[in-house]
Amino acid sequence: MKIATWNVNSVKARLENAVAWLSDAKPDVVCLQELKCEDGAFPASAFEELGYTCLVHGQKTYNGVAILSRTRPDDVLRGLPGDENDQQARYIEAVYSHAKGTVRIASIYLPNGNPIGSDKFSYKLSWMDRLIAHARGLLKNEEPLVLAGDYNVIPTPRDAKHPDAWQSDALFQPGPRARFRQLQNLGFVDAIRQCHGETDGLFTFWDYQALAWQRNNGIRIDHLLLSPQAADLLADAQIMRDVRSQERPSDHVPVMITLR
DNA sequence: ATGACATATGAGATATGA
Repeated sequence: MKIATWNVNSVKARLENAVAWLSDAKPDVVCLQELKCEDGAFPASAFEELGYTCLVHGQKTYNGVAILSRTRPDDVLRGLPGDENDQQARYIEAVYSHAKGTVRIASIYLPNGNPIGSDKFSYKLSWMDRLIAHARGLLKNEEPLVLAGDYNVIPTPRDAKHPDAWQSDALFQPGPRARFRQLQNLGFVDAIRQCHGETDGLFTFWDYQALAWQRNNGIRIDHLLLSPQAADLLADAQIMRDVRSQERPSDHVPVMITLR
């Protein structure tokens, strides 16, 4: 079973790219982020023609997450619990069947948090606290669980080409990095590190500006965190770098894992 | 130090992103 996550930076602007990549990579489940459209404007039919069912939690202009799947979702949850006043569409979760049982999968678009010290930064921290609390509850199910998405966190200096350049950025601050560690330390495995060790140069995002892609000036902020029961099934994890060379690409590329 | 690049909205310039 192949499970991918991809921040598409507008699903409508990226529709051709997405159809091309799905036709090539053929994942069973795909978590999308930054749809930048409401549910009614989501281009579901293009994905349905490829055999996918679409689960969408959209929002006008900003945010928006979805899960595309070959099988039907069950036990769907829209929105991250813990704050009924939170209107931002950044979380959707569902259960999917696979060859040897079921797997619960979440598509996550964690707040960016810039600039440091702003309301956006404190929102990022509180959102991460809510994610940790929700994940702690889910782990009690002792089931295969994959928390996949754009975390907007550079976990370690190894996860940036130029870590010094990110010292004053919300993506690399001690607070968000500590919370990302706390989440992992509940018992989650970082799929890319599990399969590739502490290798340098593993990036999932390259800015559109200043020839970042051509210079491989990237960061690793798109992650798949696996519960112990999901980690037991992990066979492979790959960053789909080539997607960054598409015409009119997203600034993020897909990350895809294979579960036995 | 600044802006560079891209997207949405909406019809020019601004907000957001990372």
